[in-house]
Amino acid sequence: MASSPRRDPITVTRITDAALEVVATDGYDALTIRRVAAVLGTGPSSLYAHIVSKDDIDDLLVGRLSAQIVLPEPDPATWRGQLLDVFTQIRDRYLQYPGVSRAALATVPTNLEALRVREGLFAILLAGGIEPRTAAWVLDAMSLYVSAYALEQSLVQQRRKHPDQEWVVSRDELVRRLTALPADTFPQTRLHAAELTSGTGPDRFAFTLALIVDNLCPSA
Amino acid sequence: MASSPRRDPITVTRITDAALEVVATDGYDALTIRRVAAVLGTGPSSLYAHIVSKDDIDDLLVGRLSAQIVLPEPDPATWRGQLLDVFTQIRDRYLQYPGVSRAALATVPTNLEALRVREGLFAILLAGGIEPRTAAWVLDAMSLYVSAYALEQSLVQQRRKHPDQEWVVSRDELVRRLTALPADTFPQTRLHAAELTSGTGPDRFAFTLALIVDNLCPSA
DNA sequence: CGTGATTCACGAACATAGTTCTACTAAAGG
DNA sequence: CCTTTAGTAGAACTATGTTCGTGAATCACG
Repeated sequence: MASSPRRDPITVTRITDAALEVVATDGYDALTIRRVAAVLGTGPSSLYAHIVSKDDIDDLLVGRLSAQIVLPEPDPATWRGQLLDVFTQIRDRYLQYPGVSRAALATVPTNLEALRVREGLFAILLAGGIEPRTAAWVLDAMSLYVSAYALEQSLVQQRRKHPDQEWVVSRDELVRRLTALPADTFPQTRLHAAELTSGTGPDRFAFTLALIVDNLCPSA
Repeated sequence: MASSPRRDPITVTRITDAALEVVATDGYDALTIRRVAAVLGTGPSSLYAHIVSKDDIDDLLVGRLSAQIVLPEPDPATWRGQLLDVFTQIRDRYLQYPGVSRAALATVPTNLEALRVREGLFAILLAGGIEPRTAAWVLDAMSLYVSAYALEQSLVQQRRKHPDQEWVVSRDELVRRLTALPADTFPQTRLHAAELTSGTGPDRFAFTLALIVDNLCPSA
């Protein structure tokens, strides 16, 4: 209400805040220029003095989220746990802002904050005695998986909110559908339908990351 | 089956053909209802007698691509190689149609052909002596990674075609940028810039899949 | 204190997207 | 031959990213 000269100047920070608010509330799909502008109480064209295109917002979101990640001091004794912890932080940020991992998948990590996280993860792997080239490749692989995982999870969550279809299938229903498949072409699926649908999201997340990390043996 | 009831009746098959043609030519981003309709020589509304929404096209694409995957007879002796081979097929299909892996990430695998591929992969893992629950989880993890990998690769390729930005950075340029980072906050990145940018796409792909597969030990 | 220049906000408008409405046309059925 | 029905297609509606032109508020400088 401060009827100051320039009431509330639009800044990149405020745009990022508004964008995050939109994503947190209605998901990444609802992130439109007009929506962000509406949160800021203005029109769509007002943003283009601060961003060059909508893709810039992706960078802003990735930067903001990356800035929230706390990196531990690399410890050769507990490096596997440290790795899992940081990636879990990233996952939780992604899940908190449904669909935002698409922004992470869409932009090259040119953002400084994103590079900071990468440096931190890289340092943990190196402290664990992993060879630099292996560490680099593993890093990309795990980052890719975490983004894809978060994306898939957010899509599942999104379907829960769209009750027009019966996509909100329970696990029992899913098992029933799998066992209803033709027996001649889907023998294993029918037989192990329970296992195929088992496990919660976090369970599978931890499982996969452990699967990768446990295969890394310090070569030093 | 009348030979020529209507001149060129629009069918789901023809829609799928046209959609694949568009994606192969100009990528998944260029896949619009109007574009597909134009390929079929008609207007956008004509498609809606055969599809309920644009999302249906995703299912059609995934189905068609899945149908092209050839599944081997599960062999307990070479199951790791078989697994790698099938996933390589999937990757190549994804890369052939840039960005189409987004369709795979966006839709629940309710498609029958996609389920066929899943059954085949699952059978390979079971033949390898992997426990059903582990096999199911690994399957999802690897599928997720392959989709994300293909998506990232297609985005990189896409940037090569947009020469308005200098995104077409060579590896040397990339190394130079990484070593230009502040030394105090990015010591490891600067030191191992070469390793961070090393490896071609296929190299990293094979590396990651091997990383996962090699950690699986038959428990039988 | 005044004045010019510059920055920046904002409404309107343009192009393109998915989707719907409605009229039309051509093949079946009696 | 007429009726019915299903598929086709053009126009239009809404929503999106983006651009243009206008006007106002701020700062530099006399």
